[in-house]
Amino acid sequence: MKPGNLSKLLTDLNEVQREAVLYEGGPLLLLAGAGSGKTRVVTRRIARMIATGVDAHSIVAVTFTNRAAREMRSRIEDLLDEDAMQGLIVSTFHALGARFLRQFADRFGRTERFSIYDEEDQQAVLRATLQACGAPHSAVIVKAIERAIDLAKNAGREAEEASLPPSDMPLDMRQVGRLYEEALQRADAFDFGDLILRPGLLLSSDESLCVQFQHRWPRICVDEFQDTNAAQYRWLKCLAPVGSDLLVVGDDDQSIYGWRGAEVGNIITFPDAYPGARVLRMEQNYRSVGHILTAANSVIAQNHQRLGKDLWSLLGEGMQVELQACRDGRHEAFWVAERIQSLCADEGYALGDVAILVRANHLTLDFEQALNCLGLRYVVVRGRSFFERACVQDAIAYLRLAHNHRDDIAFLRALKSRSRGVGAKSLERLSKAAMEAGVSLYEAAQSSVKGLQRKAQSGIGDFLKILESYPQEGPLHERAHKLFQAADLLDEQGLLESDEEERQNAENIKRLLTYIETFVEENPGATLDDFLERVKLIGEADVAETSGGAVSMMTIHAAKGLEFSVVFVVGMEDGLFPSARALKDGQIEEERRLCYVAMTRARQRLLLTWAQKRQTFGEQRKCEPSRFLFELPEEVILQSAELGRLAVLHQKSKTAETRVALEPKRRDDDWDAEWKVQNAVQNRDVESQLSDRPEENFEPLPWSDEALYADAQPVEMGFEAEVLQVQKKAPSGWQPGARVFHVQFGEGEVTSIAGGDSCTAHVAVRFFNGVEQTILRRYLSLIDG
DNA sequence: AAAAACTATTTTTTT
DNA sequence: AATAGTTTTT
Repeated sequence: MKPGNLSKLLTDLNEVQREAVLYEGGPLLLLAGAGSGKTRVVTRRIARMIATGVDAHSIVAVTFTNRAAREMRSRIEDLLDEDAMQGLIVSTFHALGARFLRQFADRFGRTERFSIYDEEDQQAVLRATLQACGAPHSAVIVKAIERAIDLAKNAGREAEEASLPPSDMPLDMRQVGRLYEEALQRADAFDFGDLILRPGLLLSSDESLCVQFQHRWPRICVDEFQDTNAAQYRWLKCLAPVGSDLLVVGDDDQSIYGWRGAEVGNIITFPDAYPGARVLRMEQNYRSVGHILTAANSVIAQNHQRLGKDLWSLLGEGMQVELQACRDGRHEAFWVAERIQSLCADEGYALGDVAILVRANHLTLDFEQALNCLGLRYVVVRGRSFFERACVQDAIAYLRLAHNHRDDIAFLRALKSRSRGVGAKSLERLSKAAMEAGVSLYEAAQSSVKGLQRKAQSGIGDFLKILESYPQEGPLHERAHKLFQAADLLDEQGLLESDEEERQNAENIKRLLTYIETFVEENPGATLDDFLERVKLIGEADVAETSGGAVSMMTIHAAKGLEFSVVFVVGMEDGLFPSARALKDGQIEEERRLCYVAMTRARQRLLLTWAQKRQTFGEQRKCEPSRFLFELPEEVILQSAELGRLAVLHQKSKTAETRVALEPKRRDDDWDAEWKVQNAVQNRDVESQLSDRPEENFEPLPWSDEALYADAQPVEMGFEAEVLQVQKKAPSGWQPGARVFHVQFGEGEVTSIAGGDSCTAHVAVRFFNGVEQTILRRYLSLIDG
C-alpha cells in the first residue's frame, strides 16, 4: 500500500460519503444522486478494505458497462498499489456470467468453448428453427420472438415461458422455446440472457455450490443497482445472503433500462429483501451549477414512481439553460456547430469539453456533417459499429467456427460469405442431414451428403479445407491471419485492381487483425475464446475514453456515468424524445428519467434544441417540442425569442383538444395514425400562427436555406465510427493553401483570408476550374489535402 | 446458383 | 434514405 494512504482515503468526503466508506454493519443501500460522488465512495471503500488487510480476492465489484468497470478499476488503482489489487474482480454482470459458465459448462451440456450468441445470432437460430418446422419466419415474427425470449430470460424465466405479444399468429411458444434451447445446446452456445439467467438458476438449485460462492466473495458491490433485472437480482441474492457485506449503489431516477427488463422495484424494495440494511442518501451534487440542477429537478419531479430527492450544489447558479428552436434538423445541426465554435472562441471551452447527446443513434448524421463543415473535430461514441460491418462479421464467423465447430450460425455465415456453388437447396439438404444424424452442420458437411450436386459438394469441401488450415499453435493474430488468408478475405495482391468495396473490405479485415494483435499485446496469454468473448461483450465505445480535443457525440444511454462542461441535448421533440414508442406504450416516466440523465451530465452549460420539422423515414415531418421542455421552470431558461413561442405553444397545449390525443391515457394501437392526423392539425395551426407574426416568432436565420444546404459537404458516413477514431480534419483550418470545396465551383485552394466570425468571414479562393473569387467562408467547406 | 431487381421495413436505447 | 429480405431474371 502506498504510504499514508489510509488516512487519505477519508479526505475530501462529506459526512454521508464517509459513513458509506466506513460502514461495516452488513447490507448497505446507497442512494446516490447524479454527480454525488458515487464512484469516489465505492472506490475509496474498496481501497480502504484492501488497505486495512482484507484479501482482494474476497471482493467482487459488479458494474453494467465495461467502461464503468474499467473506470472503477483504474480509480482504485490510483489509490492502491497494483499488486495490492491482485485478485480483485471488477466486472460486468455479463462477463462474470460468462466466466461462471465456462467453469460449469458441463452442467448445462456445454463445453468451456461455448459460443456467445447476440441478438442477431439468436434471430438466425429462430429463423432456422421456424423454417425447419415449416412455420412462418418473417423478420417481424423472428424479432418479436427473440425479444420475448430475451425479456423472459431477463425476468428469470426460460424461453419456453416467454409470452408473445398478442397476435393472430398461431404459434406454440412453448414448442418454439424448446426447439430454440435445443438448437443453442447443439451449437454449444449460450445467448446473452443465459449469461445472467443460468448462473442464478444453477446457484439457486445447488445449495452447496451456493455456499461455496458465498465464501468465495464475502464482499460484494453492485453499481447502478437500479438497472438490475430479476435474473440478476436472483443471482445476487444467492451470492449475498442476508446480513452479508453487500453494497448496492444506485439512483431510481436514473433507471433507463426498463426495456431490458430492469426493475426499479429492486432498489426500492431492497430494505425488505435485506432487513436491517442501512440506507444512505447522497443528494449533494458536485458536478452541475444551480440552474442546471433546478432544471433537472423540475423535470424529474413530474415522475410519480420515485423515492423522491432533490439535488443541490454549492457551485453557484451558473448560466441559464439555453433553449433553441430550429427550422429543421439541418439548421439545428448547424446552430449547434456554430454555438460550439463560439463557446470555444469566446468562453474558453475546448472541443473536448463539449458533448452532443442524442436519443437515438441515427440523429448523429446531421451533426457529423455540420461539425465537418466547420472543421470541428468530433468523435462518435457508438456501440460497436466496426464489428457490425458485414465483412468483419464474416471474418469473425470463421474464427468462431474454427474455435467451436458446432457453432451452426457461424457455419452458415462463413459459408454464405462467398459464392461457393452452395445454394438454398444444398443448404436445405445439408441441414436435413445434420438434423437426422443429430450432429452439427460442420460435422454433417464432413460426411458425404446424399443428393448434393457435385458443384455444391466441392464447394463445401473447399470451405472445410479453409477451416482446417487454422493453425493450432502460434500467436492469435498470426493464426487469424492464416485463416483469413486461406479464406481469401485479405485479397492481398488484388488491392489495386479490385473495386472500391472489395478494397474497403480488405482494409476492414486488416484492421480486425490489428485489433486482435493489440488485444493479444494487452492481454498476454489470451485465447481465441477470450477474444471472441470480448468481441461479443465489449463494444468499441468502451475503448473510447478521453476524446482528447474533440466534441463527443453519443446516445444518452451511452453518456450515463459521464460528465461534460458543455452539454447539448438535441432532437427534443415529441415522438423522438420522448420516443414515439414510449408515447404509445405509456413509458413516459422512463423517458423522463432519460431526460434527467441527459441534463445532469452537464457541469456548466446546458443547451437544449429541437427542430420544427425533421426528416424521418425519408419524408419531412413537422415536429412538436418535447413535452419535457414544458416542464422546465421559466426562470432558468435563457430568455430568447423562442421562449415566447414556446409559451404560446404551451398555453395552447393546455387548452386545445388536439393535445388530448397525445396523452398517454389515450394510448391504443392506432396511436401512430392518430399522431399523424393530429400532427397535421397542429401543423396547420403552427403555420398560421407563424404567418401571422413571422418576425417575432422566428429568429431570422443568419443564412439562407440555399447556403445552408449548399454548405453541407457530402461526407462519407460510416468510416468515422472507428474504434473511437478522431476525425482528421484540415489541420490548420482556414489558412492560405487550405483545400476547400464549393458547391458551384468545386474544389479550390485558399489564397487569402479576411477576418470575421464563421458567418461573415470572407476567403479568397483560386478554384481548380480557373475561377478566382472572394467568397463567404460559410459557403465553403474544408477538405483534406 | 448467382446476380439483379424489387419490396417492405425501419428509429430507440445495450450487455 | 438506407437496408435487409424476397422475388425474378439470367
